Amino acid sequence: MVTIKDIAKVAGVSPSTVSRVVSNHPRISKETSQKVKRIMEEMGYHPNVMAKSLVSKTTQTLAIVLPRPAEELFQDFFFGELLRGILTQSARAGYDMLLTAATSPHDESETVSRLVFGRRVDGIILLSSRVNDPLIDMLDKHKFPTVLIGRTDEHPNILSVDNNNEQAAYDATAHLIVQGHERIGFVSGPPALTVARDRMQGYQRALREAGLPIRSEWVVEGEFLQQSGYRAMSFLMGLPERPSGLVVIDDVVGFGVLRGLTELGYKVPDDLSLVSFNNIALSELAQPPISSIDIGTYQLGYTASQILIRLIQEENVHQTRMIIPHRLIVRESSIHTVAKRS
Amino acid sequence: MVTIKDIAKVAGVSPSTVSRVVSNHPRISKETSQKVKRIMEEMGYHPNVMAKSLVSKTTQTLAIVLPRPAEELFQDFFFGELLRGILTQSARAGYDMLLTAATSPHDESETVSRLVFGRRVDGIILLSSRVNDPLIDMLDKHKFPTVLIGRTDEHPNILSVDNNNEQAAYDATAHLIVQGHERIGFVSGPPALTVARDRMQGYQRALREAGLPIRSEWVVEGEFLQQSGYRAMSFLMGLPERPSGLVVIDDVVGFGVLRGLTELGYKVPDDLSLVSFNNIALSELAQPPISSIDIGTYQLGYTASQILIRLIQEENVHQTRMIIPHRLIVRESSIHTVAKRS
DNA sequence: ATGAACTGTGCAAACGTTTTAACAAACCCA
DNA sequence: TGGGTTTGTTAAAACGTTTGCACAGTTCAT
Repeated sequence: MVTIKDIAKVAGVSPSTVSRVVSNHPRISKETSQKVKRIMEEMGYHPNVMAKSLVSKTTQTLAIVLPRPAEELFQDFFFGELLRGILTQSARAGYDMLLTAATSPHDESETVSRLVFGRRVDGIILLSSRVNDPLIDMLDKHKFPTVLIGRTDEHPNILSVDNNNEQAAYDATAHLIVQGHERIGFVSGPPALTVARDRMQGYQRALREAGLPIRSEWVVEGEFLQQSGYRAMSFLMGLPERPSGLVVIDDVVGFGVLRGLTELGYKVPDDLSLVSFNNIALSELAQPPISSIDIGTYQLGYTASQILIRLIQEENVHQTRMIIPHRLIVRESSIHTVAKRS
Repeated sequence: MVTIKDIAKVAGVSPSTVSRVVSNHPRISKETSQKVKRIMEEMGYHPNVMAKSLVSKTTQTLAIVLPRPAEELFQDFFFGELLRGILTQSARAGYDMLLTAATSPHDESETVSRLVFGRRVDGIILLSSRVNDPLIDMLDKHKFPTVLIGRTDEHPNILSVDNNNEQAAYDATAHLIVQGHERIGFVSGPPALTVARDRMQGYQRALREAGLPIRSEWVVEGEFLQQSGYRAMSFLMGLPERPSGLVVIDDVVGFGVLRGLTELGYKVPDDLSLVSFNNIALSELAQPPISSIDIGTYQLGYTASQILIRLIQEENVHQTRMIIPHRLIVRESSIHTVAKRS
């Protein structure tokens, strides 16, 4: 490996000069700079990242901490898009991305400690947003640059990027109400996740404002899994009084719902109208296409990376909570009026 | 930050002794070791990763290099599962994972050079497997620990993990043949990708061995996008003589195919039977569920990470090509006989 | 009893950078 | 002409580890 010293020797200058050439120091003469650059090119010099990090105390690296296995599938679909947003922005800003998936809670804090205190990364993007997360506690206490994709009430100083999930769920529900539905159910996710709580609130507010009944048997809590949607259907459709419209916490769950309904012999949207969340690419291709709240997944990731880097580079970042706008994409699963070809 | 010297001072030993305690050097006495460990615990010592890497010349980090944007969506679905396999194994082996997505070809070689020559990572997992890839050339020439998920003929020394895609396509096609189909088409991907070539070969071999016609108008090349499947249908179903069975290169494309057929008023599998590849979670939930070749996505990732780490740690690794078994998952899209509830 | 082998520890060099302080040379303004 | 400023460069310390070598003390076989 060719080092800064090798270059210096060949160029007949000191190592410090070479270092300054690399970092475009203003007080280097044109000639020296050109000569050194030429020699670096010729000899194929690449700075040793570790040595640089050691002295500069910055690694130009961020870490993404994935949620624990319980929420595993949750990732699988809109996760790719989120990642793409994060990677695009961080690459643009010259940061590398470290990806860590902890298997156990103990493991998780162990891993993050290693990254944080071992000075391996400059900042952390958290994807999990459980209520009362000890990991967030830890990062907050040490004032380590952190951004949360999601929401936390307990830590006002932690930067976060989120949707207005309450409003999004309100909008989804209101859309069904406008379509004439009066009996509207909700297939939710794990109540420990803030996103599930927020959406539940919005769902209830929409019903309340419209003067419609809030019936607890029409609310089913599950996971971010297809099976949850599938199972919810055998329950909901077995009720003496059934909902005619359904808000579903996630597109993948929506697919399960669709499958369940089909097997039970019901038609969407005729027997039950459907709106779900996240707008993954495949919702458009469901049979029928599923109406979904687009949460700006790519932008969520892009923005998270952006404000994290800003937090690292500038001292004072004032805005701590960023809201990415959502929008409802209406498809056949929630409108009766579309002519169906078949 | 508390360093090894701080610990040494408090424990009344030399820094070297502390270092040896950390690395469990055999010639450290029980008492010293225990005392030092206790103090480390108390003072919250975490080794500085950069300093360690600098002297040990190993970073305990691997990089995943994602394919360029053209293949972007290709990732999105089975990518999550692949990633999970890689992350699980590398975490288990004590390696961190760096994720990089290059935007341009120039960018790509630039980024990888930086990682490789800057000694930032110990090994690289390549996800793209284009024919004649300059990146693979470069890594091969420098003998940098690399494993390719996919296949390359030009570089016999590069480790690779792959499916037997030729056989998989053969199996998919043979399955349709067994179902009685004699006119079988193939919706393929970009011909620059080895995976598309391999599957094409297998498809053709199956037809040849069964004495069935290979008709070039029944083969459509596209991308790994839903739209490709959708478009392929308007073409194929507009032919004077149409296929009655179809092999599709990817589940997502299969979703597009399904959508296209539905819009055109055809029924699956009655009018056209379908088998595709990758077996993403949602293929089970398509309407009808799509028969798919499970390529062992998780294991593909897990194995890639495993042999890369072996290559890094041991000098001589003999086996250079690893084949992950596939299996056909038969669902309704390819069998007439299932009673349909509706 | 004596040298050999082993055990436990410390010193100091090394890894490849960045950066502070110092300094010589050139330039500028009166 | 001389002091001050600017420009271009360097020497050397520092970042936090690891590790080869040295060495003192202990154990062991003869």
